[in-house]
Amino acid sequence: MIEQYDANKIERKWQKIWIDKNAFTAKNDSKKPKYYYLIEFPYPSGAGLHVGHLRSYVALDSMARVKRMQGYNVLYPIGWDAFGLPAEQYAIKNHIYPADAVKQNIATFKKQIKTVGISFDWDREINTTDPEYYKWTQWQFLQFYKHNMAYKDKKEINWCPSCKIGLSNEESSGGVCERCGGKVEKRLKEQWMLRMRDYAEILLKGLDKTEFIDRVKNAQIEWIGRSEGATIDFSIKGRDSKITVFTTRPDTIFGATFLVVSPENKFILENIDVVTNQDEVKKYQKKASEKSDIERTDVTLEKTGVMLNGIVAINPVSGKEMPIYVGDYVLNDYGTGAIMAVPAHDERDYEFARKHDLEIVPVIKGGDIEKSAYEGDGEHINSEFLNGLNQADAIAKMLQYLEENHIGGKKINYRLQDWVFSRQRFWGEPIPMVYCEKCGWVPVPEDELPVKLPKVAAYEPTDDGESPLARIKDWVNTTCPKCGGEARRETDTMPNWAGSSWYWLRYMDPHNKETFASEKAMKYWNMVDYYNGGMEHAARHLLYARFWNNFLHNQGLVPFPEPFKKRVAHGMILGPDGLKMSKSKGNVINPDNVIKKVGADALRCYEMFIGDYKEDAAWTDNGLYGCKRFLDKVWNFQNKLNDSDGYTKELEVLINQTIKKVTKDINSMKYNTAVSSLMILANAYEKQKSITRKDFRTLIHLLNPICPHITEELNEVCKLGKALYESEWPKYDEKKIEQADKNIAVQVNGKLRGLIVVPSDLSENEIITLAKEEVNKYLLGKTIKKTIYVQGRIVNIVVG
RNA sequence: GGCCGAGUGGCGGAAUUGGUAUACGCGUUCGACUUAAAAUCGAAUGGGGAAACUCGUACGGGUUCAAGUCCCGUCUCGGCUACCA
Repeated sequence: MIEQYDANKIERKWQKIWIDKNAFTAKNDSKKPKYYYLIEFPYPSGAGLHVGHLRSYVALDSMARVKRMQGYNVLYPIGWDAFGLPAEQYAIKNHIYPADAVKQNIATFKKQIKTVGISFDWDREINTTDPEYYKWTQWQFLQFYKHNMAYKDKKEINWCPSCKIGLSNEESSGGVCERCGGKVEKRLKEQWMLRMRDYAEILLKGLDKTEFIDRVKNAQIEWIGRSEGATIDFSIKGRDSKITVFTTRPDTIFGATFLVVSPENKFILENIDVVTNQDEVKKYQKKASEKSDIERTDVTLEKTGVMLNGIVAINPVSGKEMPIYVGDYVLNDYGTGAIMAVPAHDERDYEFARKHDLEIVPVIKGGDIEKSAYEGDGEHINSEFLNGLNQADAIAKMLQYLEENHIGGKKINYRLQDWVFSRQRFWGEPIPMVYCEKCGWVPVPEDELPVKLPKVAAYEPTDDGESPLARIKDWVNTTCPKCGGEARRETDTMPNWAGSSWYWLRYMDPHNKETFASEKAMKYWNMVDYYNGGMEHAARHLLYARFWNNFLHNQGLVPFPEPFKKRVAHGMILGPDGLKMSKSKGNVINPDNVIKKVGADALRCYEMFIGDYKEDAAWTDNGLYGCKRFLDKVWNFQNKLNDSDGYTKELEVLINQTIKKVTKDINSMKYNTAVSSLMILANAYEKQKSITRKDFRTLIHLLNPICPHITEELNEVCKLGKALYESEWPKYDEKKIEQADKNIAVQVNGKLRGLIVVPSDLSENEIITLAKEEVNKYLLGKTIKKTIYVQGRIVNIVVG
């Protein structure tokens, strides 16, 4: 009589054994080949662990477990990304200190993750809010500063009046605050910036060193936004001033009939003295600044603008005079903040020209004036020395002309902006800088790091836009590290992207007190082999992380430029209603309840079986129970064991096939078909009167990476051998994969008409003869034109 | 508007990469066990048709002995991004 399957009891037992035996501890001095799996470390929110988190943890867990059994030294770590707004807001709401809130939340997450039996190396657990960790985040910031990669700039920032915080472009895309969804305003503020733009080309080229999945790679390319074009200088009639424009089509310059500058362009201020309609212009500028980004970038809105009266530009190629407009459809942050308008071939310029009754000169033959002819490649017209040329030749010739005449030249422009690195909040890494009236900005000496956050009662954000730290005089007032005089600390903190921009390095050597990670450890572990994350982080986090790593590499601090070899993305788990899980919709599945009901193994199995890992999938309890039933079936195989050696003859082929398939599927993220093939194998066992111990051991061994607890227990209870986690991963015999008898489909004119079963050593001719007999009635009175035989699969007889 | 995905039974999804479409799971129906139900086990399950057959992978064409898979065009849905010059 076998014991009943008590999932919770078994799971607790094995989780303890793994910890006690250090089963999943990675070693920094191993002779084994290394493999580094990384999941995006979670944000320990108050809501607790989500079944969506688990999907990726289990997926990489199954890979990591297979790799260990295949003899690799596997690093599969976890930590906590705990700075930033959600933790701060949670703390404010619950009237607790953020660090305490974080501590609580981490404890909850940790407890939950442990009940799932993920094979994380807990000895390497890290926490971005631990001073021992953020000491190095600060230290690395100082390296940016020392290499002139960090600078302070008065910048118009996106200000969220509701969250009382400055937001990066990335966090306020569409003019809406990412956190609260409210409207974003503009404010001018001195901010620390990192020169990420300087790394645009490196970040683009670096992608060649990676194997990111295409959609992730594309997100990176799009975000960097490289475009080849030219700058052209337009002089101002009668003044020592100019407007430089960026264009991807310098060859259309003969069709440029006016210029448009952005409302923020400093050209306006420099020339405002000769502008005769100053009031109108200033009014327009003010109105534009009050517009939110969402209004500003709404394509459907009319293109507005006012002319700068009393001032004209000269087309440097044709010599023609051109009016200059201020228009907010031109963005100050992109290119030079000024464009030459070619209304015949650009929709936006066309709309603007029609509205202001401006000249429209076509310069490309066959171009549709109503549409952008930039897509086509017509012959140039009305373009003097470019007439008759195609696009490529005309661009080349124009670039040459611009360079020879010193009025411009080739220019590569990037959409990527420098990184706004300041936040006016409490719960972040203090930026380790001190301001002294005499010496200016002075970095905190490295041996004084970390600059710790003070323990205070009030950390709510303020209305004046200053960080809450600014009110804590004891903390703010300090001495200048350079001259010893009175000085003030920087009160802005780092964005929550900072701590996650280098955490994979700390995992390699998490307890190092001398440095953020030793060179030896970094050389050993090297690039992360497999990085899993959501698509929502495929642009920003990944870009910041790559930028940071590339920078450290360039300073000789990290041995490899690119941090991640492979970046994959998982799909979301949706609620039973097919919608994204959310508290307000009440469709959230709590993993704790699931585990209580059916156990962690069934949960893990279902998360892998639910569908294609890369795609979203909706949760169903019935699907979960299906997986539970499968595990019950496996459990009951204990009753079927016989005393024979080796594999059961009838099962041998299928077992070998299954070893091959499961190994391949887990390694290529096809977890759903891996589970399915194990179900098929179990169904075959079920049909046997009895099975051998080896049959059973192979099944549970293959199932172990996905359902590690029940399989270890069965292995132990049935005395099948060493613990599975200490055993070598099963190998298959290629010779045994081929079936003795083969099913061959017989088609007539491509339609399935019969099926024959043949021994695998039968010759092609014999098979064709059998096939013809099988479908004889379809051949009567017809002539056979052709017979196609596909090895071991199909015979297709073509008749006329 | 741009880029990237996707479209297969009642449902989640398979399909050796051009070779037996719908594996596996769910659901449903029938049967066994039971006083009964649950659980479990067995059988059936794309549509039409009594059957022979026939129609079927969003839609319309094409290539091929053979198309869910390749090519051309169209539609729908999802994601990212967006006045990027």
